Amino acid sequence: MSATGIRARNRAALLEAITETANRQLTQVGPSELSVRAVARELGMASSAIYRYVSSRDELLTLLIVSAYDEMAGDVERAAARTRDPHKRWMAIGLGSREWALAQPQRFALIYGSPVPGYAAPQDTIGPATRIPALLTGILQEVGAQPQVPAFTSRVGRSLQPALNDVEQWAGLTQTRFNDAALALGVMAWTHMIGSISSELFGHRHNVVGDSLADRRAYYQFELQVLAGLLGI
Amino acid sequence: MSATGIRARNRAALLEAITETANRQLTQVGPSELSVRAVARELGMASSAIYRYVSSRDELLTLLIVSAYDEMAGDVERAAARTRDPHKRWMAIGLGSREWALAQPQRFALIYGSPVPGYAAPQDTIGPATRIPALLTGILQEVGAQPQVPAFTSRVGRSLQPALNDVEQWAGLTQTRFNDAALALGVMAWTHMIGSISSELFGHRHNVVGDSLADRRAYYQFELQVLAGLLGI
DNA sequence: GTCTATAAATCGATAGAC
DNA sequence: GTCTATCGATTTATAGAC
Repeated sequence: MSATGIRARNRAALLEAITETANRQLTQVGPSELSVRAVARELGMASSAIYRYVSSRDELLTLLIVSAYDEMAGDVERAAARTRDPHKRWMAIGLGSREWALAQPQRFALIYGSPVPGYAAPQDTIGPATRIPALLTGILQEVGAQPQVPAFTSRVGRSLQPALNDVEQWAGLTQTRFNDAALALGVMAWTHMIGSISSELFGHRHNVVGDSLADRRAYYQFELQVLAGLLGI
Repeated sequence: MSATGIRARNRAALLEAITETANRQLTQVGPSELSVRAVARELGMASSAIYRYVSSRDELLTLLIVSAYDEMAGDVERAAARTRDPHKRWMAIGLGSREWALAQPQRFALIYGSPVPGYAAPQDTIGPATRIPALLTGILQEVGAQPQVPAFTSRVGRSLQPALNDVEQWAGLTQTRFNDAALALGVMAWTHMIGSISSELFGHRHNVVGDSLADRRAYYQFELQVLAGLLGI
């Protein structure tokens, strides 16, 4: 193994230690107070040394964001892969997403919570961000979803079609094709999934749904069933 | 008017100036970097003087949170009051909530975004926070909502009932009464409303639904219609 | 590639004069 | 009730020795 190979391995190991430490600190301070210096301090490095690995606070954030998207998507993909039945896959994606979020609340908040002020996401984040939605798209395609939604035949439904151009474009890229109702409801289901997890995680549901873990899970599962009904899955 | 009266008026005026300035700064820095000193600086006060009005950073945050809940609820209540038709009231609540959020994104993020690390909400915030949900409860009661949801007859639906104890308790407090399905779907509709607004506002829907204001509004309106259908409104 | 030292700021909160 | 002054801490980022 060449010297550069060894260096590269050390470098990769240290980069991983940095993201681990940064993620640990995120449990205590929130993304916008994340400090490059504090990470270095905890690792026993000089504050200046860490800049050889991460050139700025924003780059550190990007690292954390990409790793969060990727690890969450990995977990969810594995959960979904355990069955081929479309309805069970849908439930596995929903429940798997929530489980990851409950286990890593600060990382979930990093990618789905309020934007970090002053931080502009680079292109690197959009690929990892679309992995879970792509799973949903796959299910819709598989079942050839043709949901019957009354709202779609109304004036509102017709005025909606131009709004879905982007979804159709994306569907084209991923070699899938559905009717507009399936597209719109798919986005709605995804929106609800993330919104409901956020609501539970961020404490907007205290005094509303029972606080026990079992109650909260039962309620979320109910929501997933309702959405499945809407999608005709 | 007594001296204390004059003082009280000055005090109230300055308190309002403080919240205004703090809200303005929130458009640039995010809740967790909000600085008491920076507010004082912008107002031309000494940093120590402001502590006569706001005893800590957390108290300033509470002030902002309560005012955000109250102003949003005020706007939405006024919008809802323009009609008595339940369906139109529902749409007015949904569209009014989104409009306020688009006009005041940082204040929406303050109350519905990721929690501010280290900040614990005092009791003062729960009253203002329930005003909009109370509007929804009112509509459900008015129409005597009896939605038929397949998921409710399933095993999941039955296991859900204990989770709704808190909602029923709250419904009791507000002199309302519904069946469990209406309660569960009401929470779901509220969850979706906030989640969808967050998704649009926080940029999680770029490259998905058309980026123009008209497209985004049309899509949101479609979602509201679907939810109305679920609720039987 | 890690270190010390440093620049130029920021912050929350308090003490005490007026 | 507003001011100055201060404490004790933080931060991003760079310069330059080794």
